[in-house]
Amino acid sequence: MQQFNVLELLSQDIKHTEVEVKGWVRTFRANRFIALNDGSTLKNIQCVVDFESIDESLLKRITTGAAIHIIGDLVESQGKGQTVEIQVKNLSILGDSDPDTYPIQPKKHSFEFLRENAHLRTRTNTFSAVMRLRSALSFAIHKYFNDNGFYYMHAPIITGSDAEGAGEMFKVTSLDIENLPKNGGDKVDFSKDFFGKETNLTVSGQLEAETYAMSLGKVYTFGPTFRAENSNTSRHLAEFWMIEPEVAFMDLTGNMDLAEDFLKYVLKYILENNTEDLAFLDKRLQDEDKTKPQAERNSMTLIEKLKFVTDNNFKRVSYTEAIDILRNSKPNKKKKFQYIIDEWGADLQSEHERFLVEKHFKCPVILFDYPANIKAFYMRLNDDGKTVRAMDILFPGIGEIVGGAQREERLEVLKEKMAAIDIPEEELWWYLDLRKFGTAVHSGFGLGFERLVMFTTGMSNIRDVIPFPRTPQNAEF
RNA sequence: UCCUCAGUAGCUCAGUUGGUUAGAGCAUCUGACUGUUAAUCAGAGGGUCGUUGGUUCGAGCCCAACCUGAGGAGCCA
Repeated sequence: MQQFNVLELLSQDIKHTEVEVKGWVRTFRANRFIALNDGSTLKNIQCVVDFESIDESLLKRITTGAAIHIIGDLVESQGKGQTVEIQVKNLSILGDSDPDTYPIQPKKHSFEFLRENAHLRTRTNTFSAVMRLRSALSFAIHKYFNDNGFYYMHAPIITGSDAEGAGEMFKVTSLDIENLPKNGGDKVDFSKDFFGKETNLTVSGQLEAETYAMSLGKVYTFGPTFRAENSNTSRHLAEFWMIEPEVAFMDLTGNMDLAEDFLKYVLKYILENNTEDLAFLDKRLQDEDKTKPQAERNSMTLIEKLKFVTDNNFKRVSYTEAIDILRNSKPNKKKKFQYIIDEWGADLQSEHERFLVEKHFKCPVILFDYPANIKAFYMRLNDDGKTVRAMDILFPGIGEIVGGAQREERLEVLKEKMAAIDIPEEELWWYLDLRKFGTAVHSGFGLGFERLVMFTTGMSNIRDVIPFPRTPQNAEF
């Protein structure tokens, strides 16, 4: 007798043999049919018990959520819903689940409710499918970079610089916050702190990744990042995972090529390798669509949307061209936009990105060559002196999924830009060293992993694609 | 942080212009049935209507503040 997981039981030709399986009860129907799931696949295996020969007290313990151990014969099913099933010969309860208090019922729950039960929500079809896809996406990302000669670099989580310029940071300290050492006046004396200086959780591994690109050539980071912004939206988290490739001797065009090739690869990987979970989420989304008014429904199914990205070239448009398109657009002329575009230099709002992606081009869009003053200090200044070699990739439904740039490799220009926004050179001495010793054109981008998971799974709230979401006022679990 | 909407049974929701004892489905429990597919049938239990205060003869419903959640905006990935 051999122990199998559900995936193996359903996919291998092992009929008429005695098998052993362990899992959790999803439903128990008619005192006879157990739908057993062990997470190996979306599907359940049906286990048929002969209730007349089983002790009634044991039968009562077969409840939704209970962990059980089954020994029986794998046979062809007499019913219609499945091809094989297990005729149970021996059943034991490994862990009871009190039906009175177990929150997950065999019915539709709201995502809000399941979020409050995040430790149990992966026992539902939707969340198990989402999290298996998240795992597969993560693997595909490593595979892509590995296959293409990139080295995986672990950027530090605790950072000593507060000049990464990507938003509010979480402070890291081992000081007694009830009794902070003071530096003469009211200022905290961080020289007494663990690191002897002020430290924070990283908001980006990019600057560190650049140092590795300038020695190992092609590198990427894939790790957690932290932003203490008080953002309350369905697209932001305080703790999220970011992928940041950084490549020496690559310009902005190469950067766009890389990002596009990369995105197409990982989506293709999921389309080819995760058909079952994807088909389930596709159907879930279609069912949800049916409950919505016609105007709010998706024009494409989830799978169609993914294929559309893998099969079409992203539209590449300069910021200047985009402004022209927006200025002459209907919603701009009819003053339907909340923010009217009238001159070059304006920052694009969500509504403008949405218009370009969803209405005008109807495909993923790469915007590049942004005005220097609305982008970060480290981006390569163009010869026109007013734009930088930055690029954002915009996806339908979720907006900005990638933000990247060719980095400013000229020491003097970089120093000037840092001075202009009051970043002291001492703060980033090591970053400036890269420009002193063997500087070269290099580029990279950042991709929010959860936004990619959202796009791939069709989930509309970012809190539902990460195991335990951290958002303002919420760090349960 | 700002704007909008919501909070009624374990879950998902209904609750009329303010009116007497707040309902349904699912879940749970009891019983029946037994090749079911979120099984079916009969019955039962289950509520401080988010919190506090106010208006009123009377508030689930009206008003105020606060709490929580969602959607949108800003910030961004």
